[in-house]
Amino acid sequence: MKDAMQELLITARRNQILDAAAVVFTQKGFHPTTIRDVAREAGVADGTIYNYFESKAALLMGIFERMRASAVQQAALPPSLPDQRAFLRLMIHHPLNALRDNDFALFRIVISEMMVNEELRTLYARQILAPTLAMAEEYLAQQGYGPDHSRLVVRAVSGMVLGLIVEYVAGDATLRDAWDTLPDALADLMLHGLEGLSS
Amino acid sequence: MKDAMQELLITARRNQILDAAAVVFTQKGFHPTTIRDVAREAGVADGTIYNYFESKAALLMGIFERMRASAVQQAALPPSLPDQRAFLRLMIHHPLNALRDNDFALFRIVISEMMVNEELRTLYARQILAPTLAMAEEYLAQQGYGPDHSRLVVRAVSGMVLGLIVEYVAGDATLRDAWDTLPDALADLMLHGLEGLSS
Amino acid sequence: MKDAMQELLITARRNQILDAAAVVFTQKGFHPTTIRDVAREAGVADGTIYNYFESKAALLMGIFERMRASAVQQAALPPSLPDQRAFLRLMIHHPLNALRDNDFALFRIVISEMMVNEELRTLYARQILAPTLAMAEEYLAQQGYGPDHSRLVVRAVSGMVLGLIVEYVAGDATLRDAWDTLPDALADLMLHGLEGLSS
Amino acid sequence: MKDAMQELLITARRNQILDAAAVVFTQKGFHPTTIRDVAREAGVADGTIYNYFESKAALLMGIFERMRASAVQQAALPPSLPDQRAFLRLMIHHPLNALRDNDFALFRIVISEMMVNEELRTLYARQILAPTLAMAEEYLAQQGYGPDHSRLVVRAVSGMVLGLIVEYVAGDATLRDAWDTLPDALADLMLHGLEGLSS
DNA sequence: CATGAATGAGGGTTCATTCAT
DNA sequence: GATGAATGAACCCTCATTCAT
Repeated sequence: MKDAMQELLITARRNQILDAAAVVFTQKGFHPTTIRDVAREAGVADGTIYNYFESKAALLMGIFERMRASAVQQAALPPSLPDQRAFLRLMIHHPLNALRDNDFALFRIVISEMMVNEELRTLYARQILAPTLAMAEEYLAQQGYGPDHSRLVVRAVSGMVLGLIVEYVAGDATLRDAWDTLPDALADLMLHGLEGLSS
Repeated sequence: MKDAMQELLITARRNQILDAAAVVFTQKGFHPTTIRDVAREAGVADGTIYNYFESKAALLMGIFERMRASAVQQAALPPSLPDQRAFLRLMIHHPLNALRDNDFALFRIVISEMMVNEELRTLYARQILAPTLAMAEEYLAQQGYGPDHSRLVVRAVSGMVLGLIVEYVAGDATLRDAWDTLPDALADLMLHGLEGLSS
Repeated sequence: MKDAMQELLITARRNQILDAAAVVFTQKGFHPTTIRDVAREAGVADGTIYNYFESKAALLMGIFERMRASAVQQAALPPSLPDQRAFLRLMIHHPLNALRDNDFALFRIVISEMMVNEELRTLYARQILAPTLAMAEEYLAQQGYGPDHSRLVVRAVSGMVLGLIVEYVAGDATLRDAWDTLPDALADLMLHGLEGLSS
Repeated sequence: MKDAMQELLITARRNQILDAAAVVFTQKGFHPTTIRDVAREAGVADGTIYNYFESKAALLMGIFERMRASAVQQAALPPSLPDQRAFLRLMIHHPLNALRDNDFALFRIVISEMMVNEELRTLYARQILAPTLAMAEEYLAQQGYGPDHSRLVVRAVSGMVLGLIVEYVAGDATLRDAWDTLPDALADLMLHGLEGLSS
């Protein structure tokens, strides 16, 4: 019971520090932020950070891990298989929706470092991308699509989502204005194709 | 005439430095690379770099600007309007093809910093993304699509391409294997939609 | 009686900690070793160390003190005065023999810090060097040597021993190979001089 | 010629920094001294130190190297072979004499770190100890002593000198008072042995 | 007395940038 | 314009020590 208490305290402190790191990383970016910035924001001493995290980079990993955990938690497919349109909507809507408000800026920081940080990149590829793609592929396979098509489609859709996020982050006004209607519109586009648009 | 000569020399030296920066940024990334690394690779003194560039960040801007210039140069639509499938292939094929081999790694560095660097991001949005999208929108408008649809489609396609690049960079094996056949397959997918796939 | 028990426990704990300190100091040296290293090796918490020792430096003093105590314990001259050769052998053999195996490395650490640490140095000079020299001087005086000669000889011999230890520690192969025969050979050398060697 | 100038400047600056390091190391010891201390004493910026030395430890190596160079310079044997007594006097007198005044304190620092620093120790063993011993051994061999005896004697004498220095540094009053007469007295002692003393 | 999380001063080192030559 | 030594601010991280539990 003592141990359980300890565990809770440690987790709480870790989260306290990660919360602070998320705030200051969001404000200043990863590289410009100093450990002192994080410590001040968290209300702890500099050294305390290192009682909970190996390094500054580990803070980013920790943030990423929390994102991942919460994402995975929400990502489970509904038990009854949805129709293809609902499936597409889900696949598109979910990540777009997950990144609202403050999270966007933080995601930007994480993505940026991910492009450049081998460890973070591997984590993303293995922990998020691969499982998501696998799940989606399986669904499409059950819908009767061949493996090549399945693989292609899930990558096209997930890539599209990721790219739209980047473009949004880059400041595209159209995306910002239409963000809420995107999932439906994109699901239709992916389902029926360009030809399906009432021209 | 003296001035013209001067101009040439300056441009040559700038390119020499940018070439070196591209090499070492590609090898080590932007932040881990020092000005000394660039200077050594370029075969000049550290201080010389500052005769041609304001700062280390300006090197990245310079690299980006060269990418942009070469991209724009290749991006002009053929004079005769292609059919929609050819248009899609072009829109997809071009960026995927542009980023082969070494360029990939450099692009990764640039993207990464772009996410985090306001100036670079604005430059990208204004100089590359916006013109490209505008051109594509215009084409679709001429094909009879409404402005909302046009805007949506070009963003979907360009986002897809960007996202696929990121996923490729993240190490997706499927994408690596199918990279050459992607433009055609994706063009078909975007044209006919998921329904269009022989299920 | 309670107090006696307390006393024993305290002594035991002190020794437990000093043993651990000796081990890790031997492995890593004094400065590179952290209090945490000592605590882990001793199987106690960091803070516990400070219940028994003032500071990290006090650990070294404690180790030194134990060395001193055991050295003094063994150093008592035999009740019957030995002849001069036996005396020299004793004076040489004892310290050389005392520093075998693990003790060597620890001695190195202590010597090193002693050179630099005023308190430790004073302790060594007063507690070890002076008594040893005094005892040896007294013996020589009883053998009929004058005070000047006595002082000189004991310093020459003790210095020689110390210096040989340092050279041994520095890695001299000859000393390593001849270590066991050193006391006899050196005793003869000091007794008869260079001239005494069968040339 | 430009290069020669450069070389001189570099050497001068290195010496300037080493002089400063010697001063502050002598005052405060190696570990307690900060790079900033050295830089201030040398009248340069912190970073400048690292243009000339790899690390703080390299400063000590540099000091040691200068000591070595000057020691070697003075250590050459006279062309005509001295008699054995003169030889012993030389072997004893030289190192004792080399360490006068300020040098003593610095030597203490170097010795201390040498006990603990592998690289420094190796340097000492190879660059100073081994050559000195080899030279002395050779002399004794020429005097008709066998190799075993030669090896033993040179180690005994050199060890004695080193140990006396340590004891001097430790604050022995007798040694301090008799320092100037030591070489002669010790030479006699080593030549004739304890028996040779007029008892 | 034991614990070990918290502390925070401190230090070695880096590196973008400057400027005298 | 080219050089590269000098600069010094800044930063990540360590670790001896404290103290509330």
